[in-house]
Amino acid sequence: MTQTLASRPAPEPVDPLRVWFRFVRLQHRLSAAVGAELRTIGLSIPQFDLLSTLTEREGSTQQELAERLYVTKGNVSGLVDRLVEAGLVERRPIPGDRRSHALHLTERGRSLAERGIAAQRAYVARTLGRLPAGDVAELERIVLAWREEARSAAAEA
Amino acid sequence: MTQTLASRPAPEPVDPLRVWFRFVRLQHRLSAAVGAELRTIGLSIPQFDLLSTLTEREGSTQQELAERLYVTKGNVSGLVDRLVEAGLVERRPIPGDRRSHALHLTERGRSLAERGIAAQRAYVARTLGRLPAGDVAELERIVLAWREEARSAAAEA
DNA sequence: GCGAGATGGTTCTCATGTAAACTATCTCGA
DNA sequence: TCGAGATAGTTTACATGAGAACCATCTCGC
Repeated sequence: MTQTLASRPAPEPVDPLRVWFRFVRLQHRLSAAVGAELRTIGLSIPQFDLLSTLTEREGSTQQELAERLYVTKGNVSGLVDRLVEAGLVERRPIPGDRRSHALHLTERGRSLAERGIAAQRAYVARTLGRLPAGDVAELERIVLAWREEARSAAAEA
Repeated sequence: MTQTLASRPAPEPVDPLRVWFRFVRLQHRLSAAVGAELRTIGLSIPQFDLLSTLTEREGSTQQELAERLYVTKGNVSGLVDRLVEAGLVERRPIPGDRRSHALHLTERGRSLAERGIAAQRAYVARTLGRLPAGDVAELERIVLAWREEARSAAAEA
């Protein structure tokens, strides 16, 4: 700090930790809001995440879904159990590999997933989507930069 | 879209939904990293959140903590049970109100909380803190703007 | 073609989260 | 002062998450 003139209005100092807290709380709030939307169609967030991933990757195995969703395969196991129970997903045998199953959406599963995707898209559109396009692009850029720093930090350790 | 000249390189269109996904995944990744740091001192994220809140609000009731942490009071009940069990927190009676307790950190609880705060601050400093200060300020600005849109959306509904 | 290690799933235990029912206590107006 | 409603906490039921132990099956080098 070589600033010696105290006469101009002090710019608010930026504390990364404070920004981190805001970031986390916002994510918490937004997830709760999206979760509330999804609940109206009978889905939880993890269930919806799994179904919507399946719409783009029909026939995935549980292991693939676990990697995609960043959760353990044990977790996916129970999640799929409940979705099968609810009639939204099917486990189909894979010829030539008796260890794994191909997961497929049922008619109802696909329909619910699509309604969920629409609800999610609508929520994002009427919150983030109302910011100036430049801000959204800027947010993406900063998020990607932050991610890179996180990767570097993880690599160092 | 009144743009008629197709000759210049198309700017990457910004899809708010894609930015939302990046945002959520980044938060997931960062929380996992902070959680790993905290685990080395024997705390989970929720435990740490509760302890660090207590360092600033010694004597809070469980209800107050629940509001502050955005979780249910039932959840805080079990969390405090485990922290008391671990010798990090005490429930003290409040004269004049036999329904509630004032929560206080024990010596060990305060010490652990402070180590956790330092670890968290260090992690944020070596990821977000390495971005240009302008980016951090910009991120905060956009996060606050997004939060306002989320509030408006919630109010409309 | 066999056996060691890799891979896919399930299951266990435990922590955390919600929602809702329940108990104890407090507050306040008639 | 009494009793209805508010408030603080606990408890129960259940979903979700991690991590680790465990089985079945598959792959690959020899």
